[in-house]
Formats: sequence, structure tokens, C-alpha cells
Amino acid sequence: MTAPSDHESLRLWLRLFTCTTLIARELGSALKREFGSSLPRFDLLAQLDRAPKGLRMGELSERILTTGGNVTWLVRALESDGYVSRRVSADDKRATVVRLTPTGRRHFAAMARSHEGWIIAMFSALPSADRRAMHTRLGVVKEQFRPTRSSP
Amino acid sequence: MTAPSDHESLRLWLRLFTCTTLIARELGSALKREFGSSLPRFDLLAQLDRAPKGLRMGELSERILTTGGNVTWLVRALESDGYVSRRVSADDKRATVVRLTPTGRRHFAAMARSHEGWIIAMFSALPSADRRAMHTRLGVVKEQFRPTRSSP
DNA sequence: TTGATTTACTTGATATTTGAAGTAATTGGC
DNA sequence: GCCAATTACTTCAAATATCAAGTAAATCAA
Repeated sequence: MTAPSDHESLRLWLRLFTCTTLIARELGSALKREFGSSLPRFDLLAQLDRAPKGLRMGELSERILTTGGNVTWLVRALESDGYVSRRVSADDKRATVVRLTPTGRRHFAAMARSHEGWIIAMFSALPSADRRAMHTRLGVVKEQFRPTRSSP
Repeated sequence: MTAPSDHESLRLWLRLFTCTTLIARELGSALKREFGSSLPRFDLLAQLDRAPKGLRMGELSERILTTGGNVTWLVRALESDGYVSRRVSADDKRATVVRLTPTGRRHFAAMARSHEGWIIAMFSALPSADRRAMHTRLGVVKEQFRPTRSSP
């Protein structure tokens, strides 16, 4: 039995936030140390790696959960590193399609290997069944954020 | 049975990161809209609220998981808003002790009420038992980051 | 069509965060 | 006590992020 003043959700959120921050810091500093990169750059490249035909700026900004201005900035930086290319969409001349260059694909592949290894290590204390259970439950939380079809 | 290429930990991390980012964005924009504040400011004030005698800059930076430079910046901003005060520690003239002002305490109390309401709403789709289970499992992950007594 | 509206981005001003380097105070060993 | 190492902060530059305009292209209704 749990008293209502246990602040159960609040405590869960605090721990969620702490764990995510700890992991993100670790990943970020490892990516910087080993590859001169960062988590935001890695995340953007990861999206492009899954989309062989490339993605529009808007799609990128939705997927990495950041603003359009920030995507413009990130893409410009990655472009000047030679990891991504951009071109005006044939369909819609307002849109820009971004894709990985061959160099970018190799660069990402190398990082992804290490990246997964670090993550596996960080979650290794958690039994596999627990990892799956947590994944499922987080799925429920995530659903809360899907825009509903009810508002204007 | 799960194949090794399921990238179980990786998927868990991606979902953890997504959920945390979604929640943090929501909280941040609500704090800004309703109180002209932000999540980092709220978190810092929350630490001080629990520490009636105040905290040193270094303690703050450990607790909110951010760098010293950032704490200097945050405290300066909160001080100029009148929410915190700082003074040189009597024990150690290098150290600065930060504490809430009466205004800061009221300001935090008002925010904390709304803040918990928003969080409860965001986790409401998850049964209480699931919230507790997740909290426990995240505790295991968090432990991984405790500095060990073995390295120099 | 054409003009109003919406959409896809970019820009520019700020805000925030990090990491490295600098300053002052404290501590530990001699 | 005295100097070298350590500690607690601050500062500064660079990396990221947000938000509010601004621009051009597409869409849609009259």
C-alpha cells in the first residue's frame, strides 16, 4: 500500500531524468574523445543512415526532436565536415533533402559500433527481461505524446 | 527467445532518450509559459529548497549534473531575479554558499505544485505498479554510475 | 488565374551548456 | 612556518538550442 504523498510519478521522473543525463553525458564525452563528434551529431547521422533516400530538414527536426533552426545549424556543420550533402528537392523547390555521403556513412558506421558497445555496457546490470519490460512501459509513456486527431 | 541482433539495449536507450526529451520539453515550455522559468532553473531551486542551510556551488553542480561554469551562470541569473542569495562560506573562503531567498522559496513552491501536476498527468497512462517497477530498474542503471573506490 | 494562406527553410539575436584555463584559498608534507 | 599540490570557483570561447522574423514556393479558393 502506498500513500498518495509518495510522489511516485515525480520520483520516477527524477530518476528517469538523472539516468538519461548520466548516459547522455557519458556517450557525448566518449563520442567526442574517440571521434571528435557529439551526441546531437551522432543522432542526426543515425537518422540519415536509416533513410537511404535522404530526409528533408523538417523530417530531421521531427525525428531528433529539435527545432528547425538547430537542424539548419547541425546540417551545415556536418556538411562542412563532408559527412552529409544537401540538395533542393525535385518535387518541392522549398524543401531540402539531406543525405549521408559515402564518407559520412563510413564515419557513422565506425561510431555506431562503439556507441552500441558503450550502451550495452551501461545497461549490462539490468537483466534482459527487465530491459524489455522497461522498453514496453516507456512505449506507453511515449504514446501520451502522440498528437491527437481531436484538436483543430 | 531473442536473437543477439535485436539491439535490445540500444532500443531501450533510444526510447529512454526520446521519452525524457519529450517530457523535458513539455515541462520546460510549461515552466516558461506559466512562470517565465525553465527546467534547469527549477531543478536548481528544487535542490536549494531541500537544503535549508544552503549549498555550495560544487554541491549544486554535482546534484543537478551540470558543469561548474554552468552553475555559476545559473546562480547569477537566479540571483539577479532575486530568488537566491550567495555569500562566501565562513569555513572556507574559496567556497560560495547559495540559498533561497524568501521570494525564491515562494516562487519555487508555486512552481512545484504545477510541476508535479504536469508530471502526474504525463505518467497517468502507466499503472502504479509499473511506475514502481520502472523506478526500481532505473535504480539499477543509476548504480552503474557510482564512482568506484578502486581507481586512483 | 490570382491573391491569400500555408508550408519549408534560413537567418539573426539570445539563451544555455560545455570544457579548458585562470585565480585565490586550503591542505599536506617537510 | 613554507612551498607544492589540491580544491572551489570564475571566466572565456566555442558548441548547441530556442524563438521570432523573413523569404520563397506551393496550395487553394473565388
